[in-house]
Amino acid sequence: MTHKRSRQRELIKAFLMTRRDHPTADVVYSRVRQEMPNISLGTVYRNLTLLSELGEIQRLRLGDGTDHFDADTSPHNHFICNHCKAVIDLEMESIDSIDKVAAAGFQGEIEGHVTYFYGSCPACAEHSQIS
Amino acid sequence: MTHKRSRQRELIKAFLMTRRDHPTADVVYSRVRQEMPNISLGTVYRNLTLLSELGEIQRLRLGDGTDHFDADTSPHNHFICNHCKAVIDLEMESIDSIDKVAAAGFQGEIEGHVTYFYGSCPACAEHSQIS
DNA sequence: TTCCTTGCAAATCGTTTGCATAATG
DNA sequence: CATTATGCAAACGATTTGCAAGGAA
Repeated sequence: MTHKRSRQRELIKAFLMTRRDHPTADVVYSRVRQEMPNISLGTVYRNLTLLSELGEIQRLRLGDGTDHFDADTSPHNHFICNHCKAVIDLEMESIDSIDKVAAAGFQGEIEGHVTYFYGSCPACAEHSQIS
Repeated sequence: MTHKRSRQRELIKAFLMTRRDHPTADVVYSRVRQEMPNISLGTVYRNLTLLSELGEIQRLRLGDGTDHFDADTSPHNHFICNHCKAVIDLEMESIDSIDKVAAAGFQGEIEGHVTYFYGSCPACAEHSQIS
């Protein structure tokens, strides 16, 4: 389980840390490729998987078919725009208490939850204004 | 967008209504195939997609790589066992109020959310007892 | 007859993996 | 030197789709 550093892994993480929009592996690939043209998609996937296993980044399975990655590993919730599909960080009060609500009357053990909010992002909500 | 009835679609929905365990397309396929050996996987997928678009069934994207289907379209939450991967319906109080929590301070519009709870199901929790 | 639906197979898409080579400690 | 990481391409699993033939209205 020991690992050696590699320039590609460092580039991938560095790039991810500059982004707030939770890019997909493909986006990471095409961008990192600008600095290192020979990097392969497989390497990008391997490192994204490794980094998320190490807890250095977060893998988001939004259910839209492609995984998204987030270098912000602090606990926070996400919002997905129904129109433009943008993934946005939400700054909100903790809702971890829903675990207790779920646990009430349940025979097993609730250890956690995953929640995604949907709707119109600021930009798309603005455009659909009929004011 | 008008549609005609078909024996295969009816079989698929009927089967789904007998299940509480949120089967995958593959499970639906192998089971329905017992009654109609010539049915194809493509037809199963087409109908599952159509039925969920019509709102007659629910498609669950649990993020485990395969979609699950649920004939129970009433609002309810799901639990996924970290050990045996079973998908279980939760009977719990509504947590829809988390939408308001998310909306506070958010410039866009929150229209809804999707939540999945994780942990140990009753059976797996039992087995790991060290009592 | 019209046109929706099927079965079949090929095609997609995102992601993973085997292998020989290159880079790291 | 012992190993881990890489590039490349092939392999994968789930789902979709094109097409000619079958079935419902």
